Amino acid sequence: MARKGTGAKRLDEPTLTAADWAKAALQLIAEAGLGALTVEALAARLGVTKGSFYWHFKGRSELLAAALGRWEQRATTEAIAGLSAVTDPRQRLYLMLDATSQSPRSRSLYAALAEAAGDPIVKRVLNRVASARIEYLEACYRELGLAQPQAKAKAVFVYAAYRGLLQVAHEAPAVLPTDWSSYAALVLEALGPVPRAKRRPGRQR
Amino acid sequence: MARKGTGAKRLDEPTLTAADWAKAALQLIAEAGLGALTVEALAARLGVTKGSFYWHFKGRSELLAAALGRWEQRATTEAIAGLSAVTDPRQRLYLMLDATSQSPRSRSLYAALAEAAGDPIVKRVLNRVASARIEYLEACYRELGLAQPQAKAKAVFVYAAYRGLLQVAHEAPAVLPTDWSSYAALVLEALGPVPRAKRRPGRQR
DNA sequence: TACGCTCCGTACTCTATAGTATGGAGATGA
DNA sequence: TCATCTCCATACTATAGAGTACGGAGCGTA
Repeated sequence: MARKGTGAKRLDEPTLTAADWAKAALQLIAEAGLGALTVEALAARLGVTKGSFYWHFKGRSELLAAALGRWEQRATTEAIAGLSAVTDPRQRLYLMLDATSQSPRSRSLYAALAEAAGDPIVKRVLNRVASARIEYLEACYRELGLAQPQAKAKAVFVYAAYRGLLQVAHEAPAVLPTDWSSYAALVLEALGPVPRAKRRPGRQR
Repeated sequence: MARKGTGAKRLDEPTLTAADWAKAALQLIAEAGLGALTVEALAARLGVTKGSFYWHFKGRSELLAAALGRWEQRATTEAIAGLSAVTDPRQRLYLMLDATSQSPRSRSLYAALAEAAGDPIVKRVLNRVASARIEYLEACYRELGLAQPQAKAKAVFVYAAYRGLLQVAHEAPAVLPTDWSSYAALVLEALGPVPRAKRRPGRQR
């Protein structure tokens, strides 16, 4: 209730933008799930009312599309760019798995969106994100000399293992507290870029 | 609209039971997701009205709990019993992964429930199911001589890979049509019960 | 045949939420 | 100063869905 009292407008905070609503929407989804994304709840969180919302957006769908557009950017382009700085594919994989281990105290956005995969808007975004990530993994394996079918199969496997761990951590965290380092070692051994033989000894970073 | 016309009762169909409602609920969830499980929709599907529902159940939550209880039975006890008939762990793993490949034309119940993991009732059931399955896998690996930490880590890995593939098949089926047999071979090689050395040559069924 | 029990239809209430209509306060430029 | 634009509050409507109240039709039983 920041500026509820029909007065004192623009004295404490600047006026909101559509981007502000989209950011807040992502935050709300991550914390409480897509089901909690209601116009009034979001407005209350921003200290305004619905009247503001419907000035910036035509409806809830438009807000969701805008918010997911922001997330998609972060989840694909930027994430892949960040990973590309790491040259060793093993190191990249370890980073992906490690990102899973440190469970964010607030529920992760990915998990929240996976729950809402029934929503057509969400489904399209998830499809694009998964495709981009798998294609990136496939390209990494091909760079290391694997043939196309093996590279693709391995990319799918890696992503499925990553995705599944994320899912298990979300829907049954109680079964996870195993020895994490030994788990990571196991995954690396199974999914390392070169399964057997001719691993170049040098340049292993 | 079987018996809508205020008459002709019990001429075409017997009266409904709570089990009938639970079965129909699972079917509806599998087809359209938990969000589609509304009392009126379910009643319409059974050819009756809400009046019938609230005679059998105190509310929607009670129905959901009953339906999930049925599913949990099928998903753990019966499924594990069916798998225990197969002696070779490799064969068992292949069966699990194969079950993923044949995508049911209708959306799978597991996928539908995973979407609704935010629901507290659903969450408890999913947790128990995942725990039971992972513990079963762990026991299998231990029977094959793996030590406890390795067996547990491998069990989690197997289940995560299985679960992730199921999830990817659901949220991004477009990226999957890779060579399935080579994929299965890759998974078996990575997750086979005995990674290196001393694999007993005989009794491989 | 009359009574009661089981199962269900009809018709309500209540709440949550999306969306609309309208005006008003502050800022801005002429 | 005044007109206008931007951003938002207030107050509505509309709809979906959960849950309730009550009656009624069949079926059994005495």
